[in-house]
Amino acid sequence: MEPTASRAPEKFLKPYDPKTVEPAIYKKWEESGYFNPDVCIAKNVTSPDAEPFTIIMPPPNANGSLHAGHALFVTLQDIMTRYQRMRGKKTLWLPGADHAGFETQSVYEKKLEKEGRSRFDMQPADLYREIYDFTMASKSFMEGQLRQLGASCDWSRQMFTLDERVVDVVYKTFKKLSDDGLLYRGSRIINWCPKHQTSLSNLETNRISRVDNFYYFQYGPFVIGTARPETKFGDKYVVMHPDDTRYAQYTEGQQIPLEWINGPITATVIKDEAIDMTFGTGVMTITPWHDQADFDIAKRHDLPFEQVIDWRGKLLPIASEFSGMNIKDARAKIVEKLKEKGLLVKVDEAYAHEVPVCYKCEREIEPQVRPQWFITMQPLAQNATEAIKDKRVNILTEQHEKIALHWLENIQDWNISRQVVWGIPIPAKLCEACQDGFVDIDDTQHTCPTCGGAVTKDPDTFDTWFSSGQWPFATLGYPDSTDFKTFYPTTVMETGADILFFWVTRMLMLGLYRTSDVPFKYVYLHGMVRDAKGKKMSKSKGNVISPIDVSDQYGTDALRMGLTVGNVPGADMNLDPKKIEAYKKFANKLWNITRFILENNTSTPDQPTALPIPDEALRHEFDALTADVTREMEQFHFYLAAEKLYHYIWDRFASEILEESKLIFKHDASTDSGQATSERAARQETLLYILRNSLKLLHPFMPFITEEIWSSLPNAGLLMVEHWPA
RNA sequence: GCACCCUUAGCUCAGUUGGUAGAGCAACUCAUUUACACUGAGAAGGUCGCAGGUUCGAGUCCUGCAGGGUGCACCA
Repeated sequence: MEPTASRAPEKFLKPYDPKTVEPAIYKKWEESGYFNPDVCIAKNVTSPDAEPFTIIMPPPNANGSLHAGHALFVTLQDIMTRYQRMRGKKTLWLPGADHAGFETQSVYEKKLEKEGRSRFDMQPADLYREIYDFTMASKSFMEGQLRQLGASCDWSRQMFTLDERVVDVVYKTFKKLSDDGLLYRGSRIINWCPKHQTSLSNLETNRISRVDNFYYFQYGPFVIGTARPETKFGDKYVVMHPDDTRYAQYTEGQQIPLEWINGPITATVIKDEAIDMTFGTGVMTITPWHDQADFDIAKRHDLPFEQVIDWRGKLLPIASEFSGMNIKDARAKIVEKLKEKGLLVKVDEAYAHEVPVCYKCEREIEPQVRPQWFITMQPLAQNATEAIKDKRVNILTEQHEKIALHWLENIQDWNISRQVVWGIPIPAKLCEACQDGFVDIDDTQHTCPTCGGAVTKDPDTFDTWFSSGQWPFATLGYPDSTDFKTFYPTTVMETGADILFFWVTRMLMLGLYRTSDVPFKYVYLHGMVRDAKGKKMSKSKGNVISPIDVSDQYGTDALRMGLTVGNVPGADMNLDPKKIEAYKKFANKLWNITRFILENNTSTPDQPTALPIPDEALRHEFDALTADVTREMEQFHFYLAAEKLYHYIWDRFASEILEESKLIFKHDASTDSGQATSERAARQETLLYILRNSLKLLHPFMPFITEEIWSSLPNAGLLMVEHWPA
């Protein structure tokens, strides 16, 4: 027997090359059908009465390519899916794609801008068609990228947020909310983006700090302060705190004639406790159409409303000579006029405050009053709060549980209508005479039930999160399908901590509302993927790391390990290409471990009587590792499980056990004693035992190389459906 | 203003219910036809933000403070 005679396949003589291996492996998996739990049952891989394990994939926005955050969720969810499948659970990972309403329309509008076009010059139907084609192309492109990242999701069950099944569920939820008195159409202050020409939810606005002028004007006997003189044309009510002794002489309802921007007016005194006596002069005039606080005061005192600024951010005829001017240009001119009239008292030039901006274009939000659909959230939020407190839903990161509860306790009504074409149309009719609307999901009502007048179809679409919020039960075919009965409530919701409010809490609320059950039992939130130095990735900074490029360069397995090890749930992580490179080396290490073991696997066909003596100590040590790794997996500590495997395989298995084994294999067969031969055979068995089981434990993390090595060992079948060592 | 998180080796971060601090990367010194240079060996590096408290014992629990970050909501 020649100890150096290689029994390792030719491929092991070269370094591991992920680029040629990975696509072929994915094809094998996909063709096997094992991503589908029904196939696993049919092929006897999973028992028909096995416990289900379900993850609904957060559907990526079908408007671009995958970013590092996508790679992270694919990695984490695929780790769980592959682990549970190997544990014998009836495992479903349901993929999807999101039309992502306003998000996608914004992306497309930018594209139009580059081409010198504008959506406002287009027929809505044409715009819809173009965005539809764009989205479908992006969608299929992204599906290819998800495959490259190794996602073992069941493509046969893939859903799109505009699929009929989803829209049907969304419409019924809308109807039910209406029937239950939780939906109303209200004229309230909304966040209006003058660029995008749509309302936005509070979550879709950001605040930026700014320093502006703060003006003090003489308003009859009062001095009022404002940062927005351009809104002041229609102000006829002057408000102060009822307890403010400085203004005790003025009484509620008192009429005061005074000179204002465009001539004499009569102001009315209002007393309201919302006034902060310490701010400015303690007196303000109100502009109910363009300010939430003013709106609330006006509602309390039943005061009239008047629009001053139009939907494009230009002044209306109420501004007389300033009419038609952009508010930004008008401000200085208005101040100038007030100054000429001797009404400007002083200017504070260092007024630091925060202004709300559109989270997409950063343009200043113009509060406007516009009739919109709102959901009364308190009752829904209360049920969600109880589910969290009762641990029917386990938010695995304690800090996010606190944040979620805090948000739910302070919830505000949700504006779910958007003035964008790209979305699910709101199934409602509007009556011009009544200035109201009503729900009509079957499109059967053609006159107003209140006044009998003519009605038109509501031109608005739903906030994309209203439909996304119903994703877990809508995708599973609520209420009657077998899938819904089998896989709902889902097991884990794994998604980004940044969409805790946008999505997770809303899924919880709407899931409880529609199905009377939680949509998921565990919530695993990951943080943001930052660059190597911890900076947020952005195109303008040029520090964006494309997971697809990283996968091309180092292999998907290395990328996945780099995204897993050291990534604590809920915390942001830094993605350093050097770290990925380290795991590429690890993949090669594993490759060479295999080569060594196969080269020395010349196990004694000429001595059939020599029984292998298992190396009990090594096996026990490995079994202890298995138990440890399994425990970490059960606790969602993937970062520890992966790290422990890495260290065992490199520092213990390769550096010590394999090195020590060289002494055993060195014996020349011609002079071997029987004992040496059986010792060698025993060691060979042990090494194979450790290798095979290491591959199993490592498979969820590094699925490609483990499957590839597995195929070179004397095994039948695919590693992805082997049983997890227990 | 309300809430949440963080502060541990040069850098990035782990550290499960309290039991005398760990990893990766970087840097340093060696080794060189080895399963693998996508390698190996070795050494170095920390009063765990500060101050109290609980405890036989605190990186870990409690209180306060300082610094950094995040979210939410107002401000005429």
